[in-house]
Amino acid sequence: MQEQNSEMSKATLNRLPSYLRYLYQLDKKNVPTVSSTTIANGLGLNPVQVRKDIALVASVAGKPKTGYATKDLIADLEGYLGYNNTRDAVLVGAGGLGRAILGYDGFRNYGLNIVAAFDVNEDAIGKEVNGKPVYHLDNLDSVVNRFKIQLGIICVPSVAAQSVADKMVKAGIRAIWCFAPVHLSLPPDIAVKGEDLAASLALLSMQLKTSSLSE
Amino acid sequence: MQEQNSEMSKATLNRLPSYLRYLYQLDKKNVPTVSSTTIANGLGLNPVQVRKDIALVASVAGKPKTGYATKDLIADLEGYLGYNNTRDAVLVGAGGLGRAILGYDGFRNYGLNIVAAFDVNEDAIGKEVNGKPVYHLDNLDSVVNRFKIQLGIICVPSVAAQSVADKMVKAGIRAIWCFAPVHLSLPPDIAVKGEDLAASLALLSMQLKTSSLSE
DNA sequence: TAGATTGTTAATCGATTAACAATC
DNA sequence: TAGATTGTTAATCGATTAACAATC
Repeated sequence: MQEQNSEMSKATLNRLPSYLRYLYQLDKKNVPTVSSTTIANGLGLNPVQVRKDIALVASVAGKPKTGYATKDLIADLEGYLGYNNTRDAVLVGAGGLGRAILGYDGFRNYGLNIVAAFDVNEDAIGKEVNGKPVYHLDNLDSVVNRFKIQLGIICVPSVAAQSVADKMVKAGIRAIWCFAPVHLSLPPDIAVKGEDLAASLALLSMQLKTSSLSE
Repeated sequence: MQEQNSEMSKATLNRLPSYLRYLYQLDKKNVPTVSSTTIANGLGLNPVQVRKDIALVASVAGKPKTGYATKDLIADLEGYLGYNNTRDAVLVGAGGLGRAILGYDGFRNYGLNIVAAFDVNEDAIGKEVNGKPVYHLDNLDSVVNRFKIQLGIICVPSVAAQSVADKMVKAGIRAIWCFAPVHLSLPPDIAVKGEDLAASLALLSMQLKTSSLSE
């Protein structure tokens, strides 16, 4: 469907979801069109940057004097970000955070579907969380293979994360989202996104000390 | 304690926690010294970049031929990132994700302490989660004031997020960590970090399609 | 000593912003 | 029409990488 052409930088890609969030709010208020300046002001960005980013994903050009059609822009962003076609994922670690993620139904809006969870804790195995079955970790390989799943989510304690990641890769997982605050050593062709929530909060907390920071 | 001088870019700041995670693992294996090349290879970065980043936070220079003392570097990074002095926070929204965050004891290692949670659901109010009390949202102002809390965490549904953020700001909160996937409109002097987990996963998922992406 | 590694200056690269013609 | 806004080229800015002398 959408193409990631050479013009799409990681910086731009990271801004696209924020545009979408902003546009959803405008659309809810039935604002039919929006200018790059409005978006830029709302998000604290430069209007030219917003226009350039939009130009990379919009299927229809903006109109001088009026701007962009809100709904069109939403549709283009959703399409580009892949929110329209579903991708399956598995989750390992049905503890507090794992269960919270399993319980969040909003992933569906982003084209994401967690089909099953895995754990080694007998208390969790065999039960369901939000309608999703929890299997023993030993079954990871067969489920991933059967459903050709490429996306894995790691919510296990830090000590177990590398071992779970290795199992995922061996099973055929190609991209890993890891909430354990550890560095994973994996083959270079596996995409890894570490989500060190505590470290993120600590960085935010640092901003309290010295309020301005060179972007 | 540590200073954020003008040389510290946001890009560098975001890399520091990953250095620390990597160093923890070396230290656990009792590796006494580490070179910038080793770190760079481990994390997929450029060695010069690592050296420059380290130069901004290290209190002691690296030694040619041997590199940096692992423990010294860990101490400097922890100090710079503020992991040594505790900062209090409050959390609003004791649902699935909120409870998971309340239940995570690792925040302590990052100098973060969630002192209380707030909700409007009578079933949650008056109980404790991981030893932390859950109060009615109406008490937010008094608790934040009494303990001079500057850091707030939002784990409520999207529709309630803006209203909770406004309440936080009115109470005196200066930095907000928001897990609801919405754009918050707040005064410019309030630091806001949105954590749109589903969007993050969707971005990772996109990488499955076209494996290489200009960094 | 020789060689690995640091710290730093200079060069490159990429992303952001400014300037401006086109146009609705 | 006049003016707001787009899309794009050129300029600026900042971050990354290369080059290299210093040194343990």
